[in-house]
Amino acid sequence: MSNAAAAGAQSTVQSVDRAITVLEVLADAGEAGVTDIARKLGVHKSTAFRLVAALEKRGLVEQNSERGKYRLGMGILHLAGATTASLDLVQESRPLCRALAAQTNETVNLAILSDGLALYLDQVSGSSALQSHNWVGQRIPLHATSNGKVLLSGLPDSEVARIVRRPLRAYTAETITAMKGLLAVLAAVRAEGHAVAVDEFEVGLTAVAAPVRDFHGDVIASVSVSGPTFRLDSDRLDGIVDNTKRTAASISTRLGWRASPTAKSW
Amino acid sequence: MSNAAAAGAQSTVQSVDRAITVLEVLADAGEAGVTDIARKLGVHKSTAFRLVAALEKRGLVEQNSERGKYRLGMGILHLAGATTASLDLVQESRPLCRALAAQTNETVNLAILSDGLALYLDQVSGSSALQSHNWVGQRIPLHATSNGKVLLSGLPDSEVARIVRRPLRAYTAETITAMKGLLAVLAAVRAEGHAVAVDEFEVGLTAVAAPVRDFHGDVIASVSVSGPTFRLDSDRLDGIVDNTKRTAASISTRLGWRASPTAKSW
DNA sequence: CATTAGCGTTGCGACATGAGCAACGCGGCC
DNA sequence: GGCCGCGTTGCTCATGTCGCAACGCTAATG
Repeated sequence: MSNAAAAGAQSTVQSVDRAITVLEVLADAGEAGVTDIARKLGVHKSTAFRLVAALEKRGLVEQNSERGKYRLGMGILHLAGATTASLDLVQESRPLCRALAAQTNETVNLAILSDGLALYLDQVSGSSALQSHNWVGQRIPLHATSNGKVLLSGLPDSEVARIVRRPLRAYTAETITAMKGLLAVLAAVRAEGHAVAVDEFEVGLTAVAAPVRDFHGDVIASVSVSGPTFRLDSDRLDGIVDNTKRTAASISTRLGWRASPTAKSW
Repeated sequence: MSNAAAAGAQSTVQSVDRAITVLEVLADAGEAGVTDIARKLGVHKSTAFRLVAALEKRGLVEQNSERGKYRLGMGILHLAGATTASLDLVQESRPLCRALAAQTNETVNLAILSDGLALYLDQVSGSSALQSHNWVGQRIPLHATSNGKVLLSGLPDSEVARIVRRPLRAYTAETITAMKGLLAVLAAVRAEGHAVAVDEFEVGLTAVAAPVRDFHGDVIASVSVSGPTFRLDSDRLDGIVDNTKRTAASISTRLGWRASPTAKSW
């Protein structure tokens, strides 16, 4: 039929494929009605409804009121928790991140590169233990964050130019918006072994990040410490940079970097 | 068959339902092979394979090696990011807090930990005319309030000792001022699942609080019911404790917390 | 070193299953 | 009141999906 929407690959199980599309539509739109979803899927209203109903029954989507729009549900969070729990990276780094958070009293994040954005995998809060917002699962731009710059620093310039989403949006007056400037900063990050972002993504937010490397030496993740700019003044910053770099190096070691390649293989 | 009440069991898209089961199996086991999954689903090996393949194509599951076991993938985290963006703590808890306020006719507060203090995020007043002042945005000590004790109960003792602001100031004659005593009370809070504070912060003010947990099971917030001590006598207190715990559990569920497998008492 | 056993993977035919249609109840909006 | 759009639900047909059996492969076993 008109299944040519996703040109190329043939779907293995049509219903499942469509159901996943429903989830992605909801992730993108925040919330949507059955009719909207059906339109975006290119299927009949009732088909979309049954898909949504199946997802809702298992808690992957929820509807706002008795008869209302749908949105992603808590079941997704169950799965997300299990996902990070099964990732070696998160498991190995968590105790070290916790220690870093305790030492600095600030929030520690672990991020990886994903589809031209930084994806936060884990977060440990500092003394202000429970932040109002949890970034895990969130994806943020690469050019405006310390984590993003570290992740980019592991790639050659040509690759950087390829994957960074353009134009480089200015989130604040401090945001780097020129590709040339970004590449210059990345060179510095490679040389220094860490990145800093002050008020670049959000005014009043400062972050420091350092690279996590796998046994090949490739940058696979980034560890950051972030907090209010007024609290991370230049006096503290040096110490935090050192701490962050040390933590990132320790995680890298755990992952087999510059160590015995005995990594727990499958 | 036309009965809508019992229709919950049916009206599902079989493939989607099975695919979700696959995800849950993987969430539970961490990783599993096609044969394992097929056994747990009670379907044929090839069926399980196709479901997994469909999920893999969209990034919801990944396989370890070229020919190996499967695990949950990064796609789940993308979805989770969108979920948390639309799942705001205050917004999710508000209707439940309102219901709690209506049932108890007392003031309901929602608080989180912030820099060694309890920060009030939301407040719903009971219908009682005697409205205490608005606490939203206020930050109050952890050791002298029911909310504070609940928030602390989610942390290990070492962490508690680290973040609580000392000395433990005595606001009233009932205030806990010894760290040892505080830790003992927190142990009780963890066991009971709720905290009570009578005249500890202010003479004549009684409050009951219960923990709100995220999908990891971590305590991220606290819900409290508070009012004049004379109105919250021991007769009413038990019922209010139950109500508060129930509300906190409901909010937790909305945030993706899976209720403990042990049977509930009520 | 040959053999076995178990894994993930694939072509195929039969049939259960999910798609589309049309109609219903309901709410908001001319 | 009448209209339009929403989410929801029987019904029927053919379509997409399942179970079977067989394959290539790896790794333990004799």
